[in-house]
Amino acid sequence: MQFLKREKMGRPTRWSPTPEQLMFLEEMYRKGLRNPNATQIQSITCHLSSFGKIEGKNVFYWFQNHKARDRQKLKKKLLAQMNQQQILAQYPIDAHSTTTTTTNSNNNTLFHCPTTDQYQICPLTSTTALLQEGEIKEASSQVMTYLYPMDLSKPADQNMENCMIRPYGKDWIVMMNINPNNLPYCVNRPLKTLPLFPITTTDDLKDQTTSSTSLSL
Amino acid sequence: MQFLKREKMGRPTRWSPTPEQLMFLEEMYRKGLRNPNATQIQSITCHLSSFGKIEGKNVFYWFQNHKARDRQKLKKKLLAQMNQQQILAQYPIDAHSTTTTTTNSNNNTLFHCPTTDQYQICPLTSTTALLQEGEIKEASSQVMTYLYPMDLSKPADQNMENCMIRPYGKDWIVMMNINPNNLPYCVNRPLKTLPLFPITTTDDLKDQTTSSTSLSL
DNA sequence: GCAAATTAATGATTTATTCAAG
DNA sequence: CTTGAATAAATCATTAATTTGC
Repeated sequence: MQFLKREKMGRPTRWSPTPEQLMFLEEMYRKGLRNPNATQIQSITCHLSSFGKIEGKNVFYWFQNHKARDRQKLKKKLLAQMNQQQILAQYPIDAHSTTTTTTNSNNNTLFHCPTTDQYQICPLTSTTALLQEGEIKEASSQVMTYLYPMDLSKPADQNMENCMIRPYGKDWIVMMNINPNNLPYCVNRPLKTLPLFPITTTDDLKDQTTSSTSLSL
Repeated sequence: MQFLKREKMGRPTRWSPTPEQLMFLEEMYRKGLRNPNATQIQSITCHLSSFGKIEGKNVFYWFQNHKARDRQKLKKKLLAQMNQQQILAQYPIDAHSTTTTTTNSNNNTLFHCPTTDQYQICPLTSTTALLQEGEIKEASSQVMTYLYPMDLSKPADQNMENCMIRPYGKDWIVMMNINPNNLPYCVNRPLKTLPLFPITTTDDLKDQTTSSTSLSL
C-alpha cells in the first residue's frame, strides 16, 4: 500500500535510500571503498535489498556521485582556505600523475592526483617549504587524514571467499530488466553474502570519523 | 585452438569486432542510432554474437566511442574550414539548449546543441545572413545532411514485438560474470531477435552514405 | 499549522578525458 | 595510431527540505 504511493501509478520512480541502506553505504565509503567492482556491487546490493528495493545500478551511481561530490566539496573548501590566507605545505608532488591544478592569488596551488585521488596544497615555485603553525595546519592535517582513508586495497577475492560467484576483474555485462515491477530484490531473504562487509569499527576508524566530521563544519 | 592464441593464457583480451559485427554496428549508427537503450543493446548483442564473441558492454562502449570520435572529427573539420575562409551560415540557433561554442578569428562561431547533437556554424553578431555559394556551401550542406540522420525516434517497443523481453524505459541492472571464459555468447544459435534491425537500405539512406563518405575525405 | 512555491540534494545520464591493448 | 575500456566531469531531472503567505 505504501509502495503504491511512491510508485504513482506504475511509473518508475527514482531510488531513494532507506536510512539503513544509506548508513551502510556511507560506512563502506568511509572505509575507503570508491570504485566497487561488479562483485562488490552485487554483494552490497544483495545485502541492502533486505532493507528495501534496490538495484546494482543504484549502488554504482551512489558511489560515483558520492565520490564526486565529496571531492568537489573538499576542493571548494581547500580553495577557500587558500584564498583566505597563505598556506605553505610540505607535501611533495607526484609529477607523473598530477593533472589538475588550481592556483590562487597567493601563489599556492591545489594539485589533484587522479591515481591516488588526493589533493595537495603546494606553493607554486618552491618544492619544499615550511608548514605554518596554528589553525590552518590543523585543518590541513585533518584534510590529509581524511584524504588517506586507504585500506580495502586488499584484492576483492580475499573478502569474497564464501561468495558463490568468483570475482573476475571488473567485467560487467549489461542486462535489461526482465521483470519491471519486482526488480533485483535478491529473493528477499537474508543472504550469506551478508557478512562480507563487517561493520565492526576499529579505534583507528573512529579517529577518521572525528576528523572528517570536524572538517565538515 | 585459435581462441587460445587470443586469450593468451586465460587473461582477458579486449574485444575486437569482426568485419560483420563492425559493418552491422556502423549500419545502425548510420541509421541514426546513438544511445541504444538496454533492450536495443541486448538485441544487437544477441544478433552479433552469431559472428563471434561479444558482450553488451562492447556494444555500449562502441556507440559511446564512435559517437564521440565522430563528433570530434567533425568538429575539427568544421573548425578547419572556418579558419580557412569566411563562412556565413543561415541556420538559426536554439538559444536554450546551446552550450558549447567555439569562435575563430573570422568571427564565425561553431555552436553545439547537446540535445539534438548538432553543430551549427554562425557568424557571431548577426542571427541571419546569406549563405555563400561554392564549395563551402556544398561541404556545409553535406555536413548538415549528415547531422540530421534522425529516424529511429520510434519507440523501441515498436521494433521489439517478437522479443521475449519487455522494454521498460531505460532500466538496467548491472550483473557480474558468472562464467568468465564463456561470456554472453547468447547461446550461439540464430536468434529470433535477428530480424529486429533490418539492414535493407533505402535510396534515402544511400544518399546519406554518400555525403558522409565524401565528408570524411 | 499547512500547503503552494522555491531552493537544495542527490539519483540518473550523458559527455569528456584518459589509459592502454594491438 | 587507432580504438576498446574505464573513469571523471558535467549535466539533467526528480525528490526532499525549506521558505513563504495565508
